[in-house]
Amino acid sequence: MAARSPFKTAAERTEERAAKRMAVLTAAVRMFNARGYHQTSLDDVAASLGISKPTIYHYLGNKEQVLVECLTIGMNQLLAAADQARLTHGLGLDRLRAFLVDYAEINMNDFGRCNILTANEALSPDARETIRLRKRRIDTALRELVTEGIADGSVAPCDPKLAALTLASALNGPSRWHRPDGDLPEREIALKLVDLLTTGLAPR
Amino acid sequence: MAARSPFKTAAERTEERAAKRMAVLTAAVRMFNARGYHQTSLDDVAASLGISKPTIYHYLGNKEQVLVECLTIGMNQLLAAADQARLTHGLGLDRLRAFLVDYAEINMNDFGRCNILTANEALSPDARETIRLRKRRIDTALRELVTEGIADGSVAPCDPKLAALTLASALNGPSRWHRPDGDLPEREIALKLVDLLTTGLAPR
DNA sequence: AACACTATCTACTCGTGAGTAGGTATTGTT
DNA sequence: AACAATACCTACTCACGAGTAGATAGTGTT
Repeated sequence: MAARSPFKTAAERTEERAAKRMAVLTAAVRMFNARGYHQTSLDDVAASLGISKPTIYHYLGNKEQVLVECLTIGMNQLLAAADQARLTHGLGLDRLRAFLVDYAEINMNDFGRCNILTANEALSPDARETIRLRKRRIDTALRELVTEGIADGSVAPCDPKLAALTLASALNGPSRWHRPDGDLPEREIALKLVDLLTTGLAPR
Repeated sequence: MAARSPFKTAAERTEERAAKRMAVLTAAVRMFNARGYHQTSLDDVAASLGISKPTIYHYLGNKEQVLVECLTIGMNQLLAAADQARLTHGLGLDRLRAFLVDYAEINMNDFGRCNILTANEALSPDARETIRLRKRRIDTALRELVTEGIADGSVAPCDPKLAALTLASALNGPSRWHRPDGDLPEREIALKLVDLLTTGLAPR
């Protein structure tokens, strides 16, 4: 391989900056998930990266912004999954299931988990509202998928609001109990969960 | 009515003490649920009762103990519900459903909600372990009910562990979104939820 | 060579809130 | 009357952690 020059172009430098910022977010979200937002000081996060706290402030405004960024990354993944599900061909139930499986899977990754594990009381009213709006978009997408499924008869008639809330809650579970070193891959767990919710407890 | 003597018997005094202690717990759990454990100072709790912080320390050892007591009250309600469900006559599915409905309903009251809303990272390792053990007892009871249902054919064959976790997660949802002033009574919500989980999304 | 900008540090400030010391008033006990 | 216990207070201490001031070293720019 060619020896890399130590002199970076402007593009490389902004890219490197973005990478460092992202490294801070990743380190932070892992600690938030493992120990809780309030139990994690930015000194802790900095130490885990071998840097000092002010360096974090060089990349991110304050502790809350660190959290908000993490939450946003996770929510954007969910939003993208919803968009993709909408494009899926098939019956309403198929599209709904496609979204649910992705939803469960995302909730097992670092940024997805953070959205489940961190209660929004941790946030300032301002940030809380921003997050709330984005969560609402996800909920709306889910409700629409349920409604469409009912419309084409592939989903049993039910209250879409209650169904969406219940499905979401059920799929949030793994964020709490799943350990990534487990035997079953995330996607398998997600599929099993969605199967259970689709067919229900009673035998058919 | 007879004029009450201001002089209390020993029994009355210990009873009154217990009532005051309970009042502290109730005030605390409401604030914990509304604003989060870490966002609630014992000064706040004391102020809401018109007393001072040291008075709380007169009834309870420290802030963590306040929380642990609240959590325990909620978990004991769940344990009692499990015991009652076991005594119910009928098929496994009926007993399971009886428990699930109670479970959902308890999770909508103050002490039940606290168990869902307060992550256990807030606790010291010691307290965490105590709580964990009790939670495990609840989970075990739930799994057993599922297993019994599968055994008598009233519940579709599935992994009892995954099913128990998923059911619990789904029924934890209302702790987050239910507002007590809503139109639907708690029991109705609980029943609808359990119906949805019993029959599943797909039409029958 | 002079200047500016970026990345990083050490060493602070300062608010908050848990928990305590030590007091007072009231009631019960000997 | 003297003592003890209970319930409650005001006024602290003290640790922790978010956020900042200000220095330094390197790198790029004119």
